Order: sequence, then structure tokens, then C-alpha cells
Amino acid sequence: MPPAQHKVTTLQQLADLAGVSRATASRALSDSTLISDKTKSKIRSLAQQHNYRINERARDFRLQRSRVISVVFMLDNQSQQHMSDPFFLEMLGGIADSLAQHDYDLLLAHAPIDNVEHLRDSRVFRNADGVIFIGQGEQHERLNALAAQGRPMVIWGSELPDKRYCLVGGENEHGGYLAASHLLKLGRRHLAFCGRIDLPEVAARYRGYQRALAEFGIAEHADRVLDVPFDMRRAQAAFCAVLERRVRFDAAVCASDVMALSAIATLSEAGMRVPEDIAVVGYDDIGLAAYSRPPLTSVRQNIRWAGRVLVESVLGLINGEQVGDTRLASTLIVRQSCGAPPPRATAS
Amino acid sequence: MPPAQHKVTTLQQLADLAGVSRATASRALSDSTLISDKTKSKIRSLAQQHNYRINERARDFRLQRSRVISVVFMLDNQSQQHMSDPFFLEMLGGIADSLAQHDYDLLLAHAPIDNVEHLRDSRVFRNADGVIFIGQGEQHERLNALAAQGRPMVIWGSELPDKRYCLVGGENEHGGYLAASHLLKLGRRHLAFCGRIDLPEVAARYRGYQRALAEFGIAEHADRVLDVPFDMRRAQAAFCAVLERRVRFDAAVCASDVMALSAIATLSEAGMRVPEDIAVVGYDDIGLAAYSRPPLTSVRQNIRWAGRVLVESVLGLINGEQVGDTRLASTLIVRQSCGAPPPRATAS
DNA sequence: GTTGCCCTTTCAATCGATTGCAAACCGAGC
DNA sequence: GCTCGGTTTGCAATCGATTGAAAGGGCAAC
Repeated sequence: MPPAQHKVTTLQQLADLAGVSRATASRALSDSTLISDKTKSKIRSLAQQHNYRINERARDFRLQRSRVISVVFMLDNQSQQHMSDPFFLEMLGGIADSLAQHDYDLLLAHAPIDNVEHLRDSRVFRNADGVIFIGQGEQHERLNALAAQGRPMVIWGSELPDKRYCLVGGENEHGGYLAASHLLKLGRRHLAFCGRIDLPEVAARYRGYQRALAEFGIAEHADRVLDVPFDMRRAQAAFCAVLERRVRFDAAVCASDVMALSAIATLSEAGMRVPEDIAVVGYDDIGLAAYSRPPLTSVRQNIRWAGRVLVESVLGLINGEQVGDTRLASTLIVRQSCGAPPPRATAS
Repeated sequence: MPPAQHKVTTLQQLADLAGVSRATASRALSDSTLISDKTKSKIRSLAQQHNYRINERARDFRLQRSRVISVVFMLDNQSQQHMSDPFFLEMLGGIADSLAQHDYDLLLAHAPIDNVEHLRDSRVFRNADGVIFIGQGEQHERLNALAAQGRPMVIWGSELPDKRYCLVGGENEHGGYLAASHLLKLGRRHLAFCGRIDLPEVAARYRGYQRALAEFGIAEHADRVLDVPFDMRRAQAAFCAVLERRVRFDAAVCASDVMALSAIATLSEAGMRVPEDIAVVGYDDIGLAAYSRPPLTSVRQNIRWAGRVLVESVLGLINGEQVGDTRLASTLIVRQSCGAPPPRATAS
């Protein structure tokens, strides 16, 4: 038997080959109960033989769906650089894997989004069955408005008052607490916090940080809060400024590993020893954290699992299910960068 | 006038509103010369008023195109970890930006691809107008076979014999040469090379490395070639092994910055001083390279521009143009990690 | 032989656009 | 009034599938 005479590409051709109508062929392939087993197997084997693959785009068009999920990275317009954080790739990878498992495609939107409501009529929404937002930026209200229109969407971020969208996020408050209390337990007393507190996730981490300080009965210094975006250059500048102002601190909690690494570089450059003089804790536990020198202590969130949860939540919404929020655990990964014993007599 | 009575979503509705046929409305919106200016402006203003947006999926379906480009990361099955390299995110970002400018979407395929020919009938090809491959893996011949079938595709990689696909790549040979000769000029004489030489790009860098050695009249040591994938753990293991075998070397050229950073960590851990005892050069100049301690010297390729070229090449192929290969310049970014003067006596 | 019923299969509309070809319109010229 | 030429517009097929409703076929019972 000739393997394939002229390539069977449409359902009609397959049906002609089997001597049945298009409708029958369609039903046979989708295993409809209306079709007899004999016909089903005939059509299926014919499809196999001629290597027929359904035209998914045509089907999706007929079914008024796209099998595409948009992923929007909420870069704040302050720091484009944000996106080069390895955290994002890991998140993207996790999402892409899960989507592939469900036979969905991924549409990537990563231009800086100044106003998410503009997305409403853009490809991001029109060409996708649902949308995953990574981060809330400062657009909590606008996200609420979008969700109120009934668009299937899930946000990776942190709990905010009056939230009306579906949220997946890490235990940011707990993570911040873990980082700070770890440093406090090591005997550090002059902690600094580094991150953009306008961002909800960072704000939550900061609250945890404050809680730890309070538990140890330590007063906070406004001086020691560095409000910098997720950006290496700016983190560096911020640390330089703090050092110049001769702010005294012996430990720093950073809102991301990338920030922490650039902090370590900046501090060492300035003659500080890490972790002896200043201990640093990061966030995200990116791959390089383990390979920095000294290895970076960090708060880990299971990003790949987060990706899976995000996907399953948005698919649930698309299928009309009730989908609740999800919280992912945060764990502290202790490495040398601050696991060292408290400072002994040293000159700076 | 009421802004929108019941939402105009289809061309038919718009046509009814204007009192013309669907065909006329279609032509008016696409600025056909067949339509009178009066009719055009009437229909257009009506479309504006009622906020009509064309259904792109329907149009693409009719036009038998998808306006989607697949991006395939050729992770070798050796190292899945590969993908977490910041290099990829930057590449992806560049591609995504350029595609967006051309009104194309991006379909991300990042599962490990053991055989690209399997992609032929998969969503990757069927749901996209063209494909961009990042890296050749070890599948040169299979890529040739795919290209021979006339599928619009472009590969980011390195020149290989009998290549029959469209290629975009960096000056890998030159980059390897730059890295090695830089070290040689600094007085280093015992160079090591670290990378997976089976991969075409790495092989080209290695050839450049060899050329530099030859120019300086220095013999190569097979001992000092570390055949490791783009993977931090494995790079670390390889350096540990080399150190254990007491191989003598005072400099290393690494095939990526991630490898270089993990090399630096491993070497320091083992008591070596970087760059005094061993100088290290990386490749890609990822953001963190500048913030490592010491800052990493690296060979930079303009990745975002590479993304643009890849996109323009594949779109050219789709439009039936003749598209040639492209070479992107590589430049050496000198930082302290090996820009330091040759070792002097120091205590650690 | 006719009727009724059930199991299969087919008919034809539909999703929202594009486009070749035919038809309508309009003013001018005979 | 009729025809002609040129400009506009409309008809209807088409892309490749899905699906409700109608039709066909086979068999048993009356």
C-alpha cells in the first residue's frame, strides 16, 4: 500500500478516502458515541496511514477559542532591567511547561505596561483565552477593573486590600521574616532593607522584616531602608550612597538575589568584608546564588511549581470553575554569606 | 449619538450599520482602491465610533497564516539547566520585542528537543509561520533536512560544513581568539578551555582559542580542555576534578559567563585567588558579570540586536525573499577579573 | 407489506473574515 | 432611449473544522 499518495491535509480528504462524510470523519476522530466502532476504526487507521493531523487553528476558530494564554511581565517603567532577572526565566519556563502539558500555547508580552487597561483590546487579550500577570506593579485597581469584566486572568503577586482577582503568590511576609530573623539570630543588630516598597510583594517582605525586628525588640531606622527597584545599577548606586552617608549597618535583606549580588559586589568594592562586616540575604535563590562568592543565603520559592499553579488556575477560570487563591511556601536556604559567626574585632 | 448600543464585534454588524455589504466594509478597512473615499470614511468613522476591532484570528485563518513565530531552545539533553542562563532571557526578550513590532506573536517551545524532525508535525511548525532555533545542538543534519522541506526557519548558531539553512550567529572564532589572546597578552601561559566542544558555537570559540595559542607559540594541553555542558554544577565538578589532578593552569576561557562564575566560585573555594592565581574570561557578558567579585571579563555579543536580525530573517523567508546569513560582531569587555597585572607576591 | 424504532450517517449552517467575478449605478455621447 | 465605459458595490465561494437536526438503513413486530 502506498504510504501517502498526495498528502491528506483536510478532514474532507480523509472523509473522501473513507467514503464517508466530513461530519462522520470529524465525529470518528473525536470519539463520538454516534459513530459505530467499525467506522471509527476504519477512519482512524486511515488517518494514521496517511499521517493526517487535524488543523488546530481551524478547529480553534470554529470553537471560538485559541488555546493560547498570554503571559504579561509587569515591568515597572522605572526599571526595564527587571526582566533580565533569572527569576523570570524560571517562572516562564515553569509556565511554558505546564501550558504545553495542557496543549496550550504561550503568548509572551513583555513590553513595559504602563496601563493594563490598554491591554483590554490588544492582542494580549483578544488572541488568548486567558492571561497570567507576573507581578502587580502599581496597578492593583486596574487589574481589579479587568477582572471585573470577567476576563480569565491570574496574577502572581501579593495580597492587597479589595482584591477582586485571582491571586497566586509566595509567603512574602513570612519570607521577609525568615530573612530578617535569621540575621538577628546570628547576632546582627543593625539591619538594612533593600527593595522597592511600592511593589506589593516587596511591601509584604518588608512587613515580615519589621515583624522580626519588633520581636527582637529592635528599633527600625528609616535610614536603613533603601527604596530601589529590581535593578543592579540602581542597587549599586543606593548602596554607595548609604556607605557615603556613613549609615551604620551590619546586615542587609534584599528583595532579590540579583540585588543582593550587586550589593555584595558594591560593598566588597568599598572595602567591606562580606559576610564578616556585613551579612547579606537575598530572595528567590536563583542558580547563581549558590555560586557567588561567598555563596548567598536566600529565601527560596518553588518557582516551577508556581508556574504550574498559575496555569492550572487560569485554565480553571476558563472552564468556568471557581478558583481560589494559592499561597506557596517560602523556605530559607542558608549559605555562607551570612551563616558566618557574628563579627569579631575587625578594622574597616 | 450613543457611543455603542450593543458592541460591534463582526464585520457583518459594521456593514449593516453602514448599510453596505460585508465585502465593502472589508475593503474599506483595508484601504482597497475599489472603494470610494466617501464610503471608506463613512465605514471607518463608524468602526471608530463603535470601537470595532477586526478579529485577527478569523482573518489569519482565511489568509492561511498565523502571524506566529515559534522559538525553539535547543537544550541538549545533557543539561536541562542550560535554559536558566540569563543569556536566553535576553535573547528571548530581543526576539519578542522585534516580533511585536511586526505584529507577530511568539510561541515558546522549550522542552528538550532530542530530535528536531519530530517537530515537523507538531504545533511548533503547524501553528507558526516560521521557526527560530536557538543553537544547533548536535542536530545539524536534521536541521538541514527540515530546511530542505522549505519551512521558513532561521538558526542561531555557528557555521558548519554543508549547511543548507539560514544562519545568524556571532563571531565565535573571533570571540574565542579575543578571550585567549587577552589572557596571553597579560602574560598567562597555561590556559584552560571550558565548554562543550560538541556544540558548534563552542567548537568555533575553541578554534579561535587554539589560534591564539598558536600565534603565541604555545602548545596546547589536552589536559586543560574541560568538556562540560552549560551547567553550573557540572562546571564546578569539572574544575574540582582538574584541581585534584593537579593540572597546572593560570587562566581559563569559559564558554559562558554562568560557567565562568561557577568556575570562579569553585576555584576560590579551593583556595585559589582569582585573578591573581587564575584569571578567568567568560562569554556573553550577562548583567551579573559586571557585579561579580571580581568583575568578570567577558566577550559580548549584542544579543538584542541578534534577536532583531533573527526575526527579520525569518520574516524575510516567509515573504519569499532570499535571505543570507548574518554575522554579529563580538567585542571583549575587559574587567578586573583578568585585567589585573600579572601576579605579585601577596598574602591571602 | 407496512409501520415503528433505533442506530448510523449525512446535510447544511456556522465561526469571521477575504476576494474574483458579476452586477449595479451614473453620467456622457449618439 | 440606448449603449458604452468607468467606477462602486454586492454575491457567493472559501479557509477547515464542529454540531444540531434530518435522513437513511436494517430489523422486528404486527
